[in-house]
Parts: sequence; C-alpha cells; structure tokens
Amino acid sequence: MNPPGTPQAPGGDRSTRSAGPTGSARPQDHATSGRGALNREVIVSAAIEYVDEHGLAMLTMRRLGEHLGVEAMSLYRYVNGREDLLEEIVRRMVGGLHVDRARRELLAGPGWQAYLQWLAHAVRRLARQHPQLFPLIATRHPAAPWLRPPLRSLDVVEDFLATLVDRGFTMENAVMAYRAFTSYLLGYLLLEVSTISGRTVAEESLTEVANSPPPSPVPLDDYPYIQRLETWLSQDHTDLEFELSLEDMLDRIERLLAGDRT
Amino acid sequence: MNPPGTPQAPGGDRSTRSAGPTGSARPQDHATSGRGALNREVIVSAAIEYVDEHGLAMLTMRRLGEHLGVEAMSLYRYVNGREDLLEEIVRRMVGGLHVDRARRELLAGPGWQAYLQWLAHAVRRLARQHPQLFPLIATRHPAAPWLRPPLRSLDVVEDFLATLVDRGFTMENAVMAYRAFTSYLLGYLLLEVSTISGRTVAEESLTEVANSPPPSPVPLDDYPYIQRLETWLSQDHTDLEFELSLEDMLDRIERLLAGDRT
DNA sequence: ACCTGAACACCGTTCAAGT
DNA sequence: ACCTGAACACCGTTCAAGT
Repeated sequence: MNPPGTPQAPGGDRSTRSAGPTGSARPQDHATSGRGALNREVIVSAAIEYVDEHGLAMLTMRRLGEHLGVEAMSLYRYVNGREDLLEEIVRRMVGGLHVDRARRELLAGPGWQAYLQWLAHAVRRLARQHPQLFPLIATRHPAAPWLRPPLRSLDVVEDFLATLVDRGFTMENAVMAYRAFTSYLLGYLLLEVSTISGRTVAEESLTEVANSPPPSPVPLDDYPYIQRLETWLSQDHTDLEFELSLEDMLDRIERLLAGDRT
Repeated sequence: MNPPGTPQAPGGDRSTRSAGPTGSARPQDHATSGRGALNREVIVSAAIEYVDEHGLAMLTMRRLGEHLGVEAMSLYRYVNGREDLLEEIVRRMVGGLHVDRARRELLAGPGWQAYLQWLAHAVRRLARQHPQLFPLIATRHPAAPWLRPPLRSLDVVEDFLATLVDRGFTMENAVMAYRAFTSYLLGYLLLEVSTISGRTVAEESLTEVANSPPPSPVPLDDYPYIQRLETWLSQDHTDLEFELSLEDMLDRIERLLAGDRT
C-alpha cells in the first residue's frame, strides 16, 4: 500500500479509535533530552502554536523547523510532507470532540438535545481558540468525502449518529439532522471567526510583510444603507446570538421527528 | 496613498460601482492583435478558467503566464501580485450578483422574499459553476471586515439591505436577516460544494502530482452507525433539499418581522 | 508602452552522508 | 536511529534592459 520511497513515521499508527489510556506516550526514560525530543506529536503541537501566533500563510516547513530548533528536513521523518501536517492538525483539533459512550450518556441524559448543545459549544470553543485554523477545518476535503466539515472525524460522526438513532431517529432523519447541524455550525462559525481573525491576520501581515499597503478603509458614500447600518453590521456576534440561533436549529431538528410521528 | 515602488495598473479603476454601459471595453481598433491583448480583465478570466480546470493550488503566476503565452513577469503590470489576483477573482464572481434598482424591483415585486430567493439561487449557481473558487469566497477576509462572506461586494450588500429596509424591516432586523441569510448560504453551499470538488480535486492531484498515495478507502468496521447510514450520508444534496431549507430560513426571517409587530 | 532576462530570496522535498 | 548538507525544481517578485 505504501510506495517504497515514502519515509515512514515511527510509531505512525493512524487509527484514532485505538488510543486507550495505556498507549498514549511510551515511556522513554533514558534522557528525555530537551532538544532531541522530536516526534509527530511535538511537531503538530508546535505547528498549531505557530499558526495561532503567526497565521496560516506563515507556516512553512523551514520556519517550523527553525521554531523547533531543528533543520526543516528532519520533520520529514515524522510528517509526510506539508499536506500531511495540515491534515494531522485538523485531525487533532477535531479529535478532541470525541467522547466515549459513558461520558456521552452523562452529557446527554435521556434526550439528544443536551448532546448536540454540548457538541455545538465544543466546536465553537475550538473555532474561537484557533480562528486561523478553523477555515482549514471548513475547507480541507477529508478522505471520506461524504464526511463533511466541520465534524470530520469518523469518531465524532459516529457519536452523533449513535446518539440520535438511539433516541428514536430514523436513519433518514438522523442524516438530515447531521446535515442541518453541520451546515448551521459551519456557516455560523466561519462568519464569527472571520471577524476575529480578519483583523488579527491583517495586523500581522502588516508587521510581518510590511510592504502591502494598509487595507484602505473603504469610502461608504454611494452606499447609504450600509452607512446607516454599519454600526449594527460591524457588531460582533454575541454569545446570545449563538445560543438563540442554535436553539432555533435544534427546534428545526425536533420538527423532523414530530413530522415523522404524524 | 500608493508606495512609489508599486507597479501601477493602467486603467486600474477599482470602483465597481462606476461601470455604466459605456465604459465596459474601450474601443481599441488599431490591431486587436490576438497575442498582445493582455489586460487585467483577460488575466482574471484566464485565472478563473485555469482554476476551474486544474484546481486552486495549481494556479501559479508562472503557470498562468505560460497559459497566456506570456512571461509571468508581464502579469505584474496589470495585477498587483498573486494576492491581488485572488481578490479580484472574488470581486468579479461576486460582482455578478449586483442588480440595478430597476431589475431588482422587477425581481422582487412588492415582497422581499422573491429577491432573496433569486439571490440565494444566484449564489448557488456561482458555487456550483466554480466549486474550486467558492471556498475562496468563504475564506478570504475582505477589506471591510464586517462585510461577511459570501456576499462580499458592497453593491450586493447594499442591494440586500435596501430591499429589506424598503419593505419595512427595522435596521436591526435587516442586519439580523443579513446574518442569517449569509451564514445559511455559506454553510449549506460550502458543504454541497465540498462533495463536488472533493472528488474532482482528488482525481486531479492524482493525475497531476501522481506521487501521493490514492486516498485510502477508510475501513468502516468499528463504526456501525456510519456503516448503516453511509448510503444516506453520501447522497448528494438534491435541489429539493436546498429549496426546502431555504424556505425554512426565509420563514425564520419572516418571524423576525412578525415578532416585531406583536 | 509593453514585455523580457536575469536575479533574489524563499519554498517543498529527496537523498546520500554524517554521527 | 536520528539529524544534516547539499541539491533540485519550483515559487513570487523586482528591476534594469530591451523593443
């Protein structure tokens, strides 16, 4: 399955499902030498950190190497190239949304709403913590193309469907709920995040690149309505707005169920 | 305003609002020489064409130059670098959504619903015509950061707000409608498009790059629910699904209005 | 006025070589 | 086993030079 030339990541076990509490970090007691401790996990963490600070465009194999105190070429032992690194970042971020059955039962209780509420908030937390990275989640096409952003991880989708079907959704309705939930979240958060990171990235590319002209403040004559509504338009999404539209969306899903029974 | 070193685009009038029926293509009767006819418009068109065919990652100043039968450096006379080119592509795509007042009245009639219906379908047409480009629309941060994707163009947003306010929306409700509409469309279309272009791009990067291993078909043991629902999940979004959820969203906007009157 | 050649700084990636 | 140096092919972009 693997072309012979391809460098092999040591300990490169791709399955996310496995990770029991045992196999997380093999004990490496002989000199955890501060410098030489290079591995896939460290690299991905550093990359996330770097992007959060400098923006996605600044993430370069060479710069990441430097940031880690290592030549860029060393990274290729653990990461199968830049694409693979980005993919792994997404996997890692999204992977945190998976909860085991027990925890899920606790979260959800008898209804499905509490679980979806929790999931939505978890994704939002992610988006706001890593505004630079979230568009990646929304844009990258996964291995399984019918696995849509922003959930991505098979584990998370499995959680989602299991919860709903166990609570009495038909298969068709579960899928419709998945789509509704998923596109609501994606659309909402992409916009919310674009206001946050829009400014952030702009500032950086100004200090970092420093040759692009400052994004000219557009003159609003000729646009009377926009002018009148600018204060409202530029207002940040509030937590309340998220809660309300989220509930609205959950209601829509509930109506799916109701429509089924009548 | 312009740093002296910056190359200046001839005829580089940025305002989109201007374009009366007169100034579209200055008559250049002296030898419209098939080769030398390089200008901003031609470049942008070629770029769009190129991306549609080869994917965004393949769009390179040098390759685009070659595609146009010209050295890459020539492009810099008309386009202020790659970033500017991308921005212009977005401007051009989104610009087509602007309709003058007369046409809008015709479209909308007395209600606002017909206009929003038309707009939603126009954006969807765009997304499906240029699946490779649509994520760009969703991701690029505009000059005015409160101008959210996917509408982007000041003209279009002005159209949107004017239509609603003229039909009796309060300012606050018009903005809420703008957000609801915008994030609904963005979320929905991003997902729809990701199924289309997911496959497309995968095939290309396979023929073009040819060294990445074929995206391994994920084994679905361990994921019983996904397995059961796969056929549903992988089903393409249908036109009907779009219509239904669109109407649903318009209803939500209508409830904004109703809530105001009670 | 418009295009080009040559050059610069920077990429991602490979591979033989070092320790 | 792990990292590096050198190299390759390819970027975006600038600028003096050609016509």
